[in-house]
Amino acid sequence: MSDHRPLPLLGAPQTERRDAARNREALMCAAAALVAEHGAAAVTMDEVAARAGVGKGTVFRRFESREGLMGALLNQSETDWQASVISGPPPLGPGAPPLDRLRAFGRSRIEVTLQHAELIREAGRVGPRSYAAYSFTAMHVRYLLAEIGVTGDLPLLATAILAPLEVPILDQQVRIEEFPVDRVYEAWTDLVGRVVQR
Amino acid sequence: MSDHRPLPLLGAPQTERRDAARNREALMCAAAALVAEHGAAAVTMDEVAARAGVGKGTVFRRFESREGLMGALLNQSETDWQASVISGPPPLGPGAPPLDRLRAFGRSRIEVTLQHAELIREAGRVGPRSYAAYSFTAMHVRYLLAEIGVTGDLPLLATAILAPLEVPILDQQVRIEEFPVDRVYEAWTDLVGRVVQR
DNA sequence: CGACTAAACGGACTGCGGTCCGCTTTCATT
DNA sequence: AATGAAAGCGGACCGCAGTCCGTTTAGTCG
Repeated sequence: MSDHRPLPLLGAPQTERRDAARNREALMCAAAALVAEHGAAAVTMDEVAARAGVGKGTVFRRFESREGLMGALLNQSETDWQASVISGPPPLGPGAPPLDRLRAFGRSRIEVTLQHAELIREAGRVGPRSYAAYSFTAMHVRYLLAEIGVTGDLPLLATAILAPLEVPILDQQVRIEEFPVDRVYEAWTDLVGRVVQR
Repeated sequence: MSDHRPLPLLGAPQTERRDAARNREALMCAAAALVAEHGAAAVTMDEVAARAGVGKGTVFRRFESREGLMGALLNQSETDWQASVISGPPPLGPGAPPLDRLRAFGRSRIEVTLQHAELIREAGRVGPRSYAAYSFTAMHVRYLLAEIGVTGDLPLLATAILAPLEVPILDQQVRIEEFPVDRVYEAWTDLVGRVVQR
């Protein structure tokens, strides 16, 4: 009756077998290298598997899908960025007045999104990753709006402020219509100003 | 030296051969039926071809790609909608004050987007179709903002107002977070109010 | 009406994402 | 060190989007 499963302990990261960890590492490296060489869109799962020296099935067990793999790649930089928002130097990090932080957030987000645009597109709307990223930015903006003293439907207002920073829209404006990034940022700042009523 | 090409005449729709026209028709019907039956995501190009009684190559010659086919399907309803914006009854059509028209536009766009969400997603960012749709709405909103007397970077302001009406965002809010459509619409109206400073 | 050509056709073929299942490795236990 | 079983592995296999090219057909001109 009494089963002796190790009782996961929550802090211990779910003990991954040694070979599994090694392969995950190798796969991430191989994928990153291939993305750097040929662009994310041109990377195939077979290539990644071959380059990492593992079978194709292994890639899919580790990362679920092509989108999952791209998402994992993306997460590396995304996590760093989140850290600099949470605890980096102001005005992006804490310490500056909330409206300044919000402006810095927008600027930084535009740059980071454009820089990883291809990867983000390839990662698609893969469940957990994208949702985590979404909910982090949404929460942060909501918090800043509250700090500023904005009243109204904050969750939806935050979404409205974030929407023009999504890849398809930024791509359209910057890469297709060739608006300068500075102008896009100015316009976003203007939008924020109107929303917070200043 | 003098070649007697018929000089396309621009009004005559590029004379499509009779059989080609017949097949295009059959393919659109077949595709629409399959979408209605199994949902857009589940429709395969082979099925469409078989149902229309033509070869697969024909489907791709007519519609370029899967996304192109979905885009063509979408265009049918999109065109009707555009007509009702341009020349339908107020407040969506002309005749009402511009701010009322803008509000009606938002409401209508939310509904139409949610209704065709699957098709829109399947149609992806297929060049001409999506771009045409995008530029129609952008132009219309820009026009209404100007009528209202809004000052600022109108092209980008228009984009900012349209961004929260895109499928991924609406989907997230309505289908995942389960906000009622009315609340989403209220929040969008509030956003518009802040942008036009009222 | 017959001949000619450009357009259209169709289905075999390719490449990729994703699955499946029999075999191998790790590691806890004794 | 031996052993047992769960976790991991790999590559053959499948379905689908998209291409290619030899064959057929619509429309035109003498």
